[in-house]
Amino acid sequence: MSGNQRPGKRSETRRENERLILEAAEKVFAEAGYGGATMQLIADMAGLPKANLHYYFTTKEELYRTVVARIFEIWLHAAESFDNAPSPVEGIGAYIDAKMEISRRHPFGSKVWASEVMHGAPVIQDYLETTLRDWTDGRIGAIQRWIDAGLMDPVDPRHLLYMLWATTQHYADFGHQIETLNGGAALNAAQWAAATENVKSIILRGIGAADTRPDLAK
Amino acid sequence: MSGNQRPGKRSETRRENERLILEAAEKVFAEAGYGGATMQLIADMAGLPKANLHYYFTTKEELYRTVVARIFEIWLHAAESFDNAPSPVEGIGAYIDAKMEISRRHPFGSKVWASEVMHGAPVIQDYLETTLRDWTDGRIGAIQRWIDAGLMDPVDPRHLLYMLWATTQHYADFGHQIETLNGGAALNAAQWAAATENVKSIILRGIGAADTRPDLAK
DNA sequence: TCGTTTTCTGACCGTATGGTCAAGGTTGAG
DNA sequence: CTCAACCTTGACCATACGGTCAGAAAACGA
Repeated sequence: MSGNQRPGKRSETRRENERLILEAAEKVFAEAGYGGATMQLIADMAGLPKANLHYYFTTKEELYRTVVARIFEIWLHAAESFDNAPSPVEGIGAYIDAKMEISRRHPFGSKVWASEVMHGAPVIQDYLETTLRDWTDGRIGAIQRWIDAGLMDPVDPRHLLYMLWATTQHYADFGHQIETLNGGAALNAAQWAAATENVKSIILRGIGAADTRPDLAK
Repeated sequence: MSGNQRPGKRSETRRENERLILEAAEKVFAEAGYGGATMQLIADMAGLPKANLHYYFTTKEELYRTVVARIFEIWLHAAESFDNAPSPVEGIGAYIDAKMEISRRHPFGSKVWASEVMHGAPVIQDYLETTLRDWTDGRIGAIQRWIDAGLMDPVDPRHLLYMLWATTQHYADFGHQIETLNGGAALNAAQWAAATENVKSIILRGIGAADTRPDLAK
């Protein structure tokens, strides 16, 4: 893991600085929006001079595009949970688990994505029309096959997907509201688990894929 | 309804201009975010000179606060659907209907609200901590009573509320994404009805409040 | 008609922002 | 050691933004 073929300080520095900048940028874009974010704010949060940001990312828009692209990668990766699942309980259940985990661990990224879409997707419109549409069509096919096999009720697969996105991403995008209603404290591990179970339970039962009634184990 | 005590051109003009400005502001704030919105943009969209905006609303922030407050009013009004319902099917069903209708008719307002919350609710934090918290606690009590009466499964009322908000508001906040996946066209009346029925069907069945399986009537 | 209040608006101002640049520092291969 | 490639950064610039203001215009009550 160490020693041989040492990374070289050059590329090492570059990697590290890009990481610092992207991390800071994700947070600032999420909290202030694209228009409200300033390069100075991102620079301060990254602990670098503003001019240094422009060395690694020529323009604010390029930095933003990079941030959004990274999020989309994580998104797509989680989608794999859906594949090769024999039944909706496993496939959709795993997908909900994965997306809730993302909402918990990448709340800033989720907000940046939401903001981007809400503002008409000026930067990622092509992603929506190609990658996302293809992915969606594929999953719709999978769900339809489950329906045809009698493994779940005949719901509209497309709207089911929207519901999965909405319910899971809500915990990131509206995290502040949830936190406020939780007495000002962020959800703890147990509360996250309860939220996940709740989403899974209601949706899986709602589509007729699970007969288990929620038990009262608290 | 007409004639007597005529409005007077003064106050009439004021009302009309405030309406124009607030309408334009809601749209611009929704599409560009608070930071990305400019008074000039709002002025152009309202068809008024920029200086005129500052005559009716002293600062950008005051204009923004007014926009957000109006949205919150609509929100609370819809909440009345919840009250005086004898069962979850009627109460929650009506609430979903009302919130879907709001998503359809006030997509900009919904986006402004989402944006505001995502950015940490700098302007409406007090609303969250007072009005919204009280309202939420009240509804949680109502749901708990339904559970105790055996009218639905023992799900966590709080997370059920989050799910209702998430699923319904998703159709406004992520409307652009949905539109793109719909082949670039906005949902038509039938599609909105289908979406609403889908949300109601899955959630009501998911909480054990309805036994009706979705029929195949298309 | 006159005087007062309200509405309108072009021109203007200070500031903050995204972006540039030139000069200097650091690294590492030959 | 040398030199080229890479990295760092304070100072600077043009622009765009929120907000101001003085004075014109319109709307009223008497």
